[in-house]
Amino acid sequence: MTTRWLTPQEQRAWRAYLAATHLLEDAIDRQLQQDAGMPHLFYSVLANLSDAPDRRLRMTDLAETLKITRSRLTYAVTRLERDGLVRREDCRWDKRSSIAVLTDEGTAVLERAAPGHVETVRATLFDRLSPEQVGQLEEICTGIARGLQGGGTEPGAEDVPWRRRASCSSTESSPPVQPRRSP
Amino acid sequence: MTTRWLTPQEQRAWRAYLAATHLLEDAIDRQLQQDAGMPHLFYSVLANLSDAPDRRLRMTDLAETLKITRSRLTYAVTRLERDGLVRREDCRWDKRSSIAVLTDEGTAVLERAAPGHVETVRATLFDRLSPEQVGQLEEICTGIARGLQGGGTEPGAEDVPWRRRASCSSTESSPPVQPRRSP
DNA sequence: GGCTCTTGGTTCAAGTTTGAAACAAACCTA
DNA sequence: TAGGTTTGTTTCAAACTTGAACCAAGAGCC
Repeated sequence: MTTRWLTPQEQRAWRAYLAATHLLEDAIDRQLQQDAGMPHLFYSVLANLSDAPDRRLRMTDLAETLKITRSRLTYAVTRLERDGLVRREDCRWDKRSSIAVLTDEGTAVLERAAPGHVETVRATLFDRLSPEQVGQLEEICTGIARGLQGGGTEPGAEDVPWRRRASCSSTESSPPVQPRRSP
Repeated sequence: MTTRWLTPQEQRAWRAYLAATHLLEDAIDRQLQQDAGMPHLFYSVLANLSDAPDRRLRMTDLAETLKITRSRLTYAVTRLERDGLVRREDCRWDKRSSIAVLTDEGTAVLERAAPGHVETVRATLFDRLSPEQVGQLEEICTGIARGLQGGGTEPGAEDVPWRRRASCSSTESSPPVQPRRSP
């Protein structure tokens, strides 16, 4: 079957997408690194925990909502634990699982870092989008994510290399960006 | 000044954005790694070179269009050079510069990898977007990128941590995704 | 020419990510 | 309930990224 190459407009969109995501990711990482001494992913770990009931989450669930590999999360949590921002606890029901818990210090650090982070997200992204564009972005991204989620519904796509073979947890959760109920 | 927190809709959009970009990047990296034995960035280096006049580009210019640091590019080109896909040449006019040149083997590898890559980009992104959404995506991303480009035009933003202090080359170029004139 | 500043590129160490094991606990199922 | 599979997590080495430091060459100035 002959390749369906990208149309000129698709190419433009794709290039713009690559540039924008690169720049945005860089900007956010840089800001957080400077102001909070941690990369974006680590901040996201804290933020997600802060939003979870009782500030605790099973490692796998956390990895799932963050869309990262378990191994990557292990690394992040290990580092955050060393810094005292997160603590690991054993799960009572399932002895295989371990639970990451946000410590008080972690909460404090998060709340100190959140304003700068949110400000950056605003300045780099939302301040440049019209309200309609925010809606468009949400819809576009939701669609993409749904397509790449474990449980794709389209026919005949069992083992293509771009689909994660990880288990798909059916429960949808909502990762936060800012601390739960900031003061 | 009190923080302007994200509105519920902005939060939804931001979460969707993070999920989508993570999943998409993962999917593309995985496909390219499996089928071409290289991460996305390396492929992009080849693709950009293939589209440049005479298949050669100054390191700095390449880094600029790819939106990556010079050091990161150095690493990538070193690896690609070891594999024989790219060659370095000295610049005749400016003895500081070095030029990355796509070799014949590099061209061959790129042309072999391109169909699968484009197919993945289609399957994961464009097949899920309506024509209007492609336009919207382009516009949104172009805006974001423009804002983060070195030469921002807004007032009073000289040294915020999220702005790159790298020099901004004024000449705009257009990075390709697929090889120049694929066979 | 000599000085200083900027630009182009690499190097290096420390940090992060990847993917393939390894392990242990839970879950079948015959 | 023994054996086999699945699930939750970590470990490890290799690959990649980051940012600061370095070096060399161009540019501007006296």
